[in-house]
Amino acid sequence: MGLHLMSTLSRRMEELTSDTVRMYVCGPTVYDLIHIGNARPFIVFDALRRYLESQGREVIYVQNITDIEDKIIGRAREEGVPASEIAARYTDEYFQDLERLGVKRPTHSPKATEYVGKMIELIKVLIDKGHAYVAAGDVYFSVASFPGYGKLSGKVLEELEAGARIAVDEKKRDPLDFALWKAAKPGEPKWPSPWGEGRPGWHTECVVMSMDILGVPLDIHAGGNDLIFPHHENEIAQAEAATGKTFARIWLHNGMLTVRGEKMAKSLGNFAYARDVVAEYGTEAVRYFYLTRAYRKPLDFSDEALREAKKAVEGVYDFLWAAEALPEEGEIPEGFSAELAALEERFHVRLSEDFDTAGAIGVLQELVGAAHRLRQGGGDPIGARAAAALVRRLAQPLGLFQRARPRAEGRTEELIGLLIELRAALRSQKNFALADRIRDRLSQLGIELRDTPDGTTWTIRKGSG
RNA sequence: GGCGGCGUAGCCAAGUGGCAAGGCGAGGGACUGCAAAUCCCUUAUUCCCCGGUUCGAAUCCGGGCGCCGCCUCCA
Repeated sequence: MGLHLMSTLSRRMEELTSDTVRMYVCGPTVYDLIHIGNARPFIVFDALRRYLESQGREVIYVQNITDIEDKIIGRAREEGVPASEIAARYTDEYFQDLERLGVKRPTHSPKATEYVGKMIELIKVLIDKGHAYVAAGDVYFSVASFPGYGKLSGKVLEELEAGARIAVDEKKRDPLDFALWKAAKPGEPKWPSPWGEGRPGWHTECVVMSMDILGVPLDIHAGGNDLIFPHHENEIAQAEAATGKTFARIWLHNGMLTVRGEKMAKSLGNFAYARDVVAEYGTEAVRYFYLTRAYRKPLDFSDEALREAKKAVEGVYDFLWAAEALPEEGEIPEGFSAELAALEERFHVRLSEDFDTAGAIGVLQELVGAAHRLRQGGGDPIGARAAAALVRRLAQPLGLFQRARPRAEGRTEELIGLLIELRAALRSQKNFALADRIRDRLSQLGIELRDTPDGTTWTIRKGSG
């Protein structure tokens, strides 16, 4: 099935046709742990990547690590350690957080500091072509030299300048010009260059790394919608001014995570670290929370919303684990097979239209409901098992519903079985006081018993996984 | 001020021209020694407001109102 995505650049749906998808997602600046809002693009574009792979496409997924930047230098100063130490520490923490979030490692995670030489090459080209100029050790991109400037963000140069809140910098010819190379101030990390010692500007690294690893045009360039201007606008200007070719075909931008309607941001202090949220609610609740809202829309973070997501996830597991414990008996009614096929089709249709994960997850929930009704109507166990298998298969690219039922270790299972057996005997003798005591004590140990018409089953308490 | 987005049930949320998905919550019921869990059913005559186009609009067009993001580092 085809896939259409809403591109910020064209402001319309674009079909993604390539079998090999070259995809670039803006990564973190490693000066601190990522907050839960930062995790949104990582999760949704990871899901997109996996969905593309599930369609049999090859995805080359590149995500940069900005390991030289003002905030890193600032933090290093505060702690009195080299900037490289701060960057190394938070790069490591970032990879750990990706794992906690259930995000697959990018195919490539290039670091800015490893591309300084290639950035200098790009800057040289821009100077040669008249798109950049040197000013007292700095190099600036001349916005006026690139006619397409503003095409991504829909901004018009004159209006930007009229309302410019940008601090006037004497070195710039135009207040909108942005730094490609910054001269080093005393004590700052620095690299040699034809314009003196310094370091590259932030907007340059993504261009150089993406073009170096993926070539142009990229199939997909993605990131938060707060990067549309100026970051991505500036990337387009540099890349297209240098190469004369289209930089990226499809631009995807996720909406911001908000708290009581306001953007979550370190500077506002209204943030929670991603790892803390995962520790409290679990990886899947976090993924479910994100994937049940269209990636382009703003999404409000709250404990209530996360709790709700967690309950919804547990509900699906209740179904999966119960269905998978059923015997493989009977036949799937023809009508039910057709229903499953129709639901599968609807699931894919939802994803094919701008990767509507929320709609697709709604279909998964319908699948669960259909299986329940089948059982209720006296359908064979195999039907529910088929539905469960389908849920697992479809949810796999979303990174949801892949966990096996938690099992106790070693002899524990047999011992629990023994207690259940004893309790059943007590119940048949109407010794409910003792039977209830077994149930209560096991519950205290995190083992929940459920008396069903088919006998007693048990589970390790939810939420412990 | 410019550019962009959002407004659907108590809450969250999908749907973008043909009878309003789904989740959470709530109410009723089944099951049960009790409990918990689970399951079933119910829960928007209507999609912020006002006009228009259409046989038909939550969906398209025009005009309002409200909220948010970007325009400075930001996922």
